[in-house]
Amino acid sequence: MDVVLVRWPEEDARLEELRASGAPRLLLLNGESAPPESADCLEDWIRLPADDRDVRARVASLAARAETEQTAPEIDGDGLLRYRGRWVALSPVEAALAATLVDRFGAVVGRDTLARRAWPDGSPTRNALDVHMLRLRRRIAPLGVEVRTVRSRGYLMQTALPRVDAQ
Amino acid sequence: MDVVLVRWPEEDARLEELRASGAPRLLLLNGESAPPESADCLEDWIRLPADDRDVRARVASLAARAETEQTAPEIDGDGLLRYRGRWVALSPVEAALAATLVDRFGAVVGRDTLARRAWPDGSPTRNALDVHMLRLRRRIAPLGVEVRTVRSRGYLMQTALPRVDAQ
DNA sequence: AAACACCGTTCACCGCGGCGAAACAGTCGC
DNA sequence: GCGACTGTTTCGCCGCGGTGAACGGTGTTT
Repeated sequence: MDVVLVRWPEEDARLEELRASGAPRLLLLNGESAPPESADCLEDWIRLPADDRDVRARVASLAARAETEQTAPEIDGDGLLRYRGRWVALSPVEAALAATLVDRFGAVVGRDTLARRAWPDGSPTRNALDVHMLRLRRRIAPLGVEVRTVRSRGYLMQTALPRVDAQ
Repeated sequence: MDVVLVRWPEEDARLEELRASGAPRLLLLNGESAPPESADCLEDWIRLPADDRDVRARVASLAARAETEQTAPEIDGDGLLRYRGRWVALSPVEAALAATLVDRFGAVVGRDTLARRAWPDGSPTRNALDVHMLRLRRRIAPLGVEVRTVRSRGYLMQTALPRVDAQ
């Protein structure tokens, strides 16, 4: 993922968005501004004027951290979905669905595949899958993970990104 | 945890030790040295000469990160649960339960496991565990440690964090 | 264009069971 | 005897899984 450069404190509003979306970001401090306080590993800052090498080094470091942290979520054996140091507990059915989606993180998984994994002995109603998807979506939203629908194809799990139109 | 200041590249050997031990560290770059490459969230660097505020800001940030790291509490032979310099006394049953949870800090421990450890000769009522959990929770809360329930799976001990889900 | 079938979202509801919490009682140690 | 520790009962909330239904968007058929 690309590292975003933010002038600070000028672009404070933009910084808030970036923090919320979890994008790695480098703050370019203007003049005498006090450095920001943040324990977020995906945020760094440097005071201008700065050596170009130093900026590149910090960008590279942030990118490397983002690389290791922004991979797929994990489901442990106890039905916990973990992502970026946080977790939520999933119910058994939700865990089965989430596990299937995590296995193919970023790719579409068909409804039949999901249904077979969640209900090996035949699924209940057609609607059951939808309802459980709804519940799963709501549960994992706070982690910054989302499930998108691909009409007539299935569902796809990805990291929640700021809305992009034309999808 | 204290942040260690390291002159770099002079104290290279010392840096290796610190990296291995996982201590948070701030590298003080001398003159024209190239910045080090590291994706470690507990390592940062600053080029000298630097503003004192900037050094303090980076130290504070590293300390905050180290603080948020999930370090397990310890339980000594006398039933004292120690965490970040503070402690509370636990009753024998609570100590047994806490020890089990501390062993697998951050992971789910099943009710049966807990019960076997607390009552090797067969547990009393099913409910006894719940009650002791309740008491344990209240006792360790002041330390910033919490026990979360994972429904139908067990309990999980972790550092008290801002809640992320709504169970 | 209107009618239609299909697909997906969301809500309300039910039965079940796990768990929380208070209140009470028995036991032990100082 | 007092307080801490432990165990039991009881009550009730709420999470979970499943179902039906209302609603809306989309593509197809007539």
